[in-house]
Amino acid sequence: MAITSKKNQYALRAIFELAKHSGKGPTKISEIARTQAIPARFLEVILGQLKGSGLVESKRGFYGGYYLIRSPDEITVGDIFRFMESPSNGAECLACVSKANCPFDGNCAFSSMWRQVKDAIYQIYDATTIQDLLNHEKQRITARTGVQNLSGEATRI
Amino acid sequence: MAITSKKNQYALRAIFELAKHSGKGPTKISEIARTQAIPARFLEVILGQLKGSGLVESKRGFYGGYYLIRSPDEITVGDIFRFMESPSNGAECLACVSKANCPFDGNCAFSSMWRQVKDAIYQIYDATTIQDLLNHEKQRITARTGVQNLSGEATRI
DNA sequence: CCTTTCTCGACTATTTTGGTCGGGAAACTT
DNA sequence: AAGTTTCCCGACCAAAATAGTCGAGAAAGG
Repeated sequence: MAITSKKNQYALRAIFELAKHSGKGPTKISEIARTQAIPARFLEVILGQLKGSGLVESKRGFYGGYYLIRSPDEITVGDIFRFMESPSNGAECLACVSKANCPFDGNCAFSSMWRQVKDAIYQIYDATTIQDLLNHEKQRITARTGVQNLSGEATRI
Repeated sequence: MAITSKKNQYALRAIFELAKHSGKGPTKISEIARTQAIPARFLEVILGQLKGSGLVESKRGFYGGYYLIRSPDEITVGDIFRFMESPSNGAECLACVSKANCPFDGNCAFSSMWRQVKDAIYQIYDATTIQDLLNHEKQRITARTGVQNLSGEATRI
């Protein structure tokens, strides 16, 4: 029903937030939780898991927190979601893509369609880097400024 | 996590089964349940709902059952899933596609990606007719026959 | 009127999701 | 060394969604 779970979205937003601070030292769970509107205690769990992905690392103590170990343009949304949905972390996707989930051993009239769908989804995820998302954010803000001008506010040159 | 729910898959398979018998009068729930490996009592519920979609109709009594009211090449997978996921039947899809599900009012760095994904999925669903699936089934059987030949069985000419 | 099949609403069970909690362990400060 | 501050870990819990069941009734036809 849902494109993805809240947990996956939290994972993505957390990494997105880390990317904003990329190269500036660790970011605390509490800060990520605040700016991305994620329950802090739950985020702990998620980031803990994400350490297994090789995308993030952490440090304890006063100046501790989480940080990325690749640059934002070398991390794709697909990297994140593939890890979050890997068999060790959760169940394989439903539908006859895999033999196990098909009453006809994955050899049914629908399996080709399910595969197409899964491929189409991951084609987008794999083509979207965290840097792309940062750029979207930037554009979004610029666009909003433009709108505000039209609505009558003056801009200092 | 899952591409779609079991219920949606059951709905699709049920209509697929009806399509096989298209034009040959009604098919009983019990038969669909058997050939498509769906719990009969649950299928009752699903087909009951599907009547609201304008795709199927039913008849009671000994010669009763369900039947399609459009031809299989005029029904797409999209028609079925869009109906099954319509607000009256279930919740709107998660992720920032709609304002309601986004902590930042649908105006976030991710919304564009979520929309792309949703569109990509439905592009496939809408392009796949039930007739297409019937054709896949046919090809699948032919292919299997071919394989059986290769494995040593003789074919009568 | 008898059988068969759909019909309807309520009801239940199971799984997944979305979280919480308490206490411990590293890191840095003073 | 003591004290903060942060991550770390495993268990635990609650709510929602999903998957499925049940009993009684109502049309259709023989």
